[in-house]
Amino acid sequence: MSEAPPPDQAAAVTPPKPPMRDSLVAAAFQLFLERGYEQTTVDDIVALAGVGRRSFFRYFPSKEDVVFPDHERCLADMTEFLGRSGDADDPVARVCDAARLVLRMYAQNPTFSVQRYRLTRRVPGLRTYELSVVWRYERALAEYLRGRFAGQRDGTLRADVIAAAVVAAHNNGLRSWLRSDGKSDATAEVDHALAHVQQAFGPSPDPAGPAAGSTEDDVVVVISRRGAPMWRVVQEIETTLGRDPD
Amino acid sequence: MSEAPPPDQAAAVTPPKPPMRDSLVAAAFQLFLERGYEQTTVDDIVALAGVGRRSFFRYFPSKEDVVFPDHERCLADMTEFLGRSGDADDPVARVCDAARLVLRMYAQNPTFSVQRYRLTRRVPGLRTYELSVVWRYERALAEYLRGRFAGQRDGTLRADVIAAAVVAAHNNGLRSWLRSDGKSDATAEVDHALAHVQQAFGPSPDPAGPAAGSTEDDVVVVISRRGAPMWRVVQEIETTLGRDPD
DNA sequence: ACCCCTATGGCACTCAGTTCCCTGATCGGA
DNA sequence: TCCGATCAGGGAACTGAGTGCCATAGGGGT
Repeated sequence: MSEAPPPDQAAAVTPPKPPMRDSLVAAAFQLFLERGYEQTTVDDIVALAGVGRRSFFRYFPSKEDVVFPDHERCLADMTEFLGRSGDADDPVARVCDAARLVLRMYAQNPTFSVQRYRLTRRVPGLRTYELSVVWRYERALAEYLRGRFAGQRDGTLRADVIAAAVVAAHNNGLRSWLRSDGKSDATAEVDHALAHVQQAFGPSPDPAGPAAGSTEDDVVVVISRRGAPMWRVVQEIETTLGRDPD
Repeated sequence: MSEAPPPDQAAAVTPPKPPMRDSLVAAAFQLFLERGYEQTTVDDIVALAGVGRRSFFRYFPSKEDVVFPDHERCLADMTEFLGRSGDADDPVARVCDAARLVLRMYAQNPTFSVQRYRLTRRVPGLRTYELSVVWRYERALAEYLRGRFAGQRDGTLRADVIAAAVVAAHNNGLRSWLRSDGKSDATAEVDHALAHVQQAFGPSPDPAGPAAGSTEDDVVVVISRRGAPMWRVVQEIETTLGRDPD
């Protein structure tokens, strides 16, 4: 997909002729901000950037992609990050750290992120597109967790739920920061939100003793059909409590 | 966007089913299944249905909408369901029940749901569109929970996370059922999944009302601190089973 | 008979995205 | 030095989704 582009951008000094990709993003945002996303056609963008129309679609598969120029790279980073994690790590903590990678990307360009946030909030099409981007992050986290929980009872369910919760918490903190125009402490916001999730889904299968992670919120839930006989209910509870309940 | 023109379903009280809408859905799915979604143009659909092209977009704002003809109604049902819930209900149980509304819609047309599932899995555009639909459900749940958690510490965060977890669990169970071609027990799958979520996020303020909202499904949820002795757990269960006639 | 209202059909248009092909620059090897 | 191969980029033409505008048909109601 968008693998090819030159791996520069580390050079913060403005070159006289920035690569085409960057100039397209710059031109697009200039027009989006001054006349709106839907009121800007791709022809307008390429005209301002001084390049051919065909080149736009060489760098961005769709008009929406120009609004999220760095997510592809970030997703690759996250996948790589999760890929090189060992079995010793706490899986939940690991996916929380993976989520922080996304936050870091946003925090690297606060003004750009805030502008984009305002844009995506106003344009339904961009909101939908952002959802598909977020979904890919969530799937990456869920797939990782599914691997870590493989063989466990309800492993995939647990993986999906935790991934969704982590993403929701991250987005909650992130949006809170974006709404403050980048003035609040993004890291603190997201850390706080992720801590909430880790509290709900304690350090999953590991620590010895029931009071290892969150000492006070430790609850066990047992479910049974109401018609079941009492002995069946008790049996269910015993097996639940017996097998390393989490 | 999709507000103004079609007054057909805007009337919340049983509109006389427009036959054209149904025939468009039928024609569309016939073509989608026999030659694929992207290989079918809107002109193909209206030609098969024997109606004018313009009429298609009168009933469906986009080509994707014809694949999810009943979600708009279901979302309205969910909003209405959440709107008429009292302050006595456990909020988490309530949103779980709201999620079950969606499941019920899927379960009403198993073959249609399975066909659509296969379609959305194969076509990225439809997957994205489905994400936006699911997102609206999630927002409805989150808004409800935000209202219920108003004033609480981290209320909105908790609301967002629980809504995301409930949706993820619901989708996990739903997809499991869909993958079985509608042969497994959809209700049991989703109940199981939602129970997991309720386990993680116990009845927030008061554990006194077990299984408050679940009207039809014979399940009982019992909560106890993990450190409690066995006799205490059993006692809790007995009292729980003893009361709550429902 | 008239009018009004709604549903529908029929263009014609914009714009996103694709296909095909052309041009020019760069580079490696003989 | 030349040749050819590759490739980034430009450009025209095409497809198809979605929209605006207007004409028409049918059905009440008066």
